[in-house]
Amino acid sequence: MRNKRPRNVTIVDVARASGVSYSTVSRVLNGFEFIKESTRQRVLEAAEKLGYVANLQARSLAGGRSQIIGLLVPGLDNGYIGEIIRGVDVELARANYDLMMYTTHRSRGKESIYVNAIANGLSDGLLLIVPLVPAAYLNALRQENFPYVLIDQSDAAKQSSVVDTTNWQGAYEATRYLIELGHQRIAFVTGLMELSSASERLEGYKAALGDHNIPFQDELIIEGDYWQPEAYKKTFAFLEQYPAPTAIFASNDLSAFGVMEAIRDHGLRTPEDISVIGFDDIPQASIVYPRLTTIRQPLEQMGRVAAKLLLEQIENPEQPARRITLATQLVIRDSCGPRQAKGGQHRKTLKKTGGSLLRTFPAKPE
Amino acid sequence: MRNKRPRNVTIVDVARASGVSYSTVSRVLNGFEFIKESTRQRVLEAAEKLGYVANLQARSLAGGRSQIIGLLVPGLDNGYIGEIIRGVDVELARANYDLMMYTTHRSRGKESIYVNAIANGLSDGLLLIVPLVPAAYLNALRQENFPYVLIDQSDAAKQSSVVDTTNWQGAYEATRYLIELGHQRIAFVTGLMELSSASERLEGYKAALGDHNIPFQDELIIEGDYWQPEAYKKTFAFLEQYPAPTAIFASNDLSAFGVMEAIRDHGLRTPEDISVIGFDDIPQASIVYPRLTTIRQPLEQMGRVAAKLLLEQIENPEQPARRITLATQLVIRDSCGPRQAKGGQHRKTLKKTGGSLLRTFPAKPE
DNA sequence: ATGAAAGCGCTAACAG
DNA sequence: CTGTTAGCGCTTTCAT
Repeated sequence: MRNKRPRNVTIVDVARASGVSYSTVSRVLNGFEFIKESTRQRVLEAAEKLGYVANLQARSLAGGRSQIIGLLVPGLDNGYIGEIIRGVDVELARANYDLMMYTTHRSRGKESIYVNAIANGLSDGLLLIVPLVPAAYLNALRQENFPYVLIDQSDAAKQSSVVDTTNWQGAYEATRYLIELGHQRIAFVTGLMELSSASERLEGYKAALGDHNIPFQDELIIEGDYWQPEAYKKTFAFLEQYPAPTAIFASNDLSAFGVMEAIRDHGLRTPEDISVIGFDDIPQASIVYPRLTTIRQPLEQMGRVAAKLLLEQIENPEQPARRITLATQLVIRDSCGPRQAKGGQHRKTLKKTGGSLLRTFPAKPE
Repeated sequence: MRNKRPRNVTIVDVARASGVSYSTVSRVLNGFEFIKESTRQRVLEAAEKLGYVANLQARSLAGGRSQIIGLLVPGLDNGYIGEIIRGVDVELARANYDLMMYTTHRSRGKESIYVNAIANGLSDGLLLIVPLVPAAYLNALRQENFPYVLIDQSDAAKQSSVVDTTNWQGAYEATRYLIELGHQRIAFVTGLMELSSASERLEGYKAALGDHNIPFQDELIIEGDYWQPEAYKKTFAFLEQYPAPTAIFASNDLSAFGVMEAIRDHGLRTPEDISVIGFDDIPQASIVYPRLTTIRQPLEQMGRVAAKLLLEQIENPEQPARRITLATQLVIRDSCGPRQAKGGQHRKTLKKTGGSLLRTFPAKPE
């Protein structure tokens, strides 16, 4: 077996080298209070000299912490998760935690999930990014009182710690922005409607229309799934069938790309003929041409906040579930223009981090 | 401590339930040969009924496998790593391995790396994606005879298993493609020159020029680092200073985006004024406008192959290091045109998976 | 074919 | 303050 590799230096070696019992070493290493300063020094030195590294498995087996956080993600292929993970990573690194990644699309069934995470007890806590069917295992997690945080997806039972963003308000703002540019016929590409973010965004869109006395039209709702190909297909079909809208609000940036593609393939231009606005502000949003005007979610920050929240929860298991909602903001780039634009006169790109309009808007009704 | 959570069902419970000793259970669970079929069944049933799940830490502590692969990545923010990881993930899932991710940019020093991975013995093997300074720890890994595979970065000592692509040939092909379109003055944006891929691509470019009797000009070499901002900055400066080339070959797609941006900000057009070709074919390449013509690296496949290779190595530690080089291919989209194009008449987009030209080219000199 | 027993490296009472 | 002693759950000899 692989264990035949040269024996690593253990707590026992350190104990021997520093002339104390190995439980003392353990105490020192764990920052126990009542240790004579001199022994502490001796132990620390020995550990350093021997190049001692804790064996996490043993530690965790023995009831300590594994210093590992499990991260459940659907996949890495949407430019969105990646940003969140960056934030998670930053915060975890700071607290000296490592990351165990579980991708969901491979799931051998709902069990596998909490089984992996809890049953084998490897991780001290779990971060769930956009879980599709959390209900299946949330109960299990809660029963075990296992620390976890949901990112960008709310728990119907409202009993989980959640980090999300102002989806409703963001969508409201996006829609209002388009309206203020003079648009009236504004199509809306939905996200995957099973996700809470998708319905919240749809509601925000509807609310903004309503507040500006624009009747909601069902025909203007294009059913997407948060992925580019679907948005492309559906939008293309839409443009064949109905008179073109002057603006399209896509529920996320990926969909917005699909929309722009469909517009282009229809011989139309963005933003001259049809304005397009997205949601998320993934890195690609400022790469595409024209640069995408969108509602920014502070992805990296979401990751950081979620990680911090989880760490707190691990530290203090009694702490009640919290929900932290971060603000979105409108980032104006080049993909939207006034309704009757004669071309080319759309707004100037704003600096990535600066280009936000912060305005008031009605509170989301509960 | 968190250990106070309800005791999980262990091998002992299963033993009790099936009326055998727990070492027998262990044997059954590990697919040991000499077990009476009837007991095997009994054990399996009991395990199933009780919902037994192996505790990986204990198993691994006791000398077994942890079923965890460590993945060392620089970060997730380039659209490139993500694709590779997808491939890794697929293969690992198949073999029932989990993924432990270490991001390098946070590195607390070179030690931390192999320390994390080996010293604490959590993982059964290590996948290193584009490590920047592998020399620092490769020795340690080799000495421990610890299974690892390098992805997209070669080992100067040539003693590691590595999975990479035909960088030289890819660059050669890209350059030749531009030459065949009539370009003569072709600028080249380098990658981060510490990486083997970067120098291989530069060499490929030079070779193609040479073979077509185009003198190599130092002034046409723009020093990049594989990142968009740098490419933008340097290209912009280049365009200020020198007469514009008719084509630019960027060492990776991200840089190509920067190049296109610089071209645009100079009031020029791609591909009408300047053709641009990239390398990698990251997902964004087909999203940008104009769609980027590029050399595709089979990223996902690289991940899969690397994972498989690693698994083999874990299975059979004696197996010598192998190097697997996957083929790149030219993917023609819209960012390149003939030299004197009068605009608009660039080539048609090819389907993503179909648009490749497979042609012969001289073998890379050793 | 299967049981008994010795750890793997560490934490956490329990005694001094 | 520090040493002693149980385990944590599992793999692996060594017997039988």
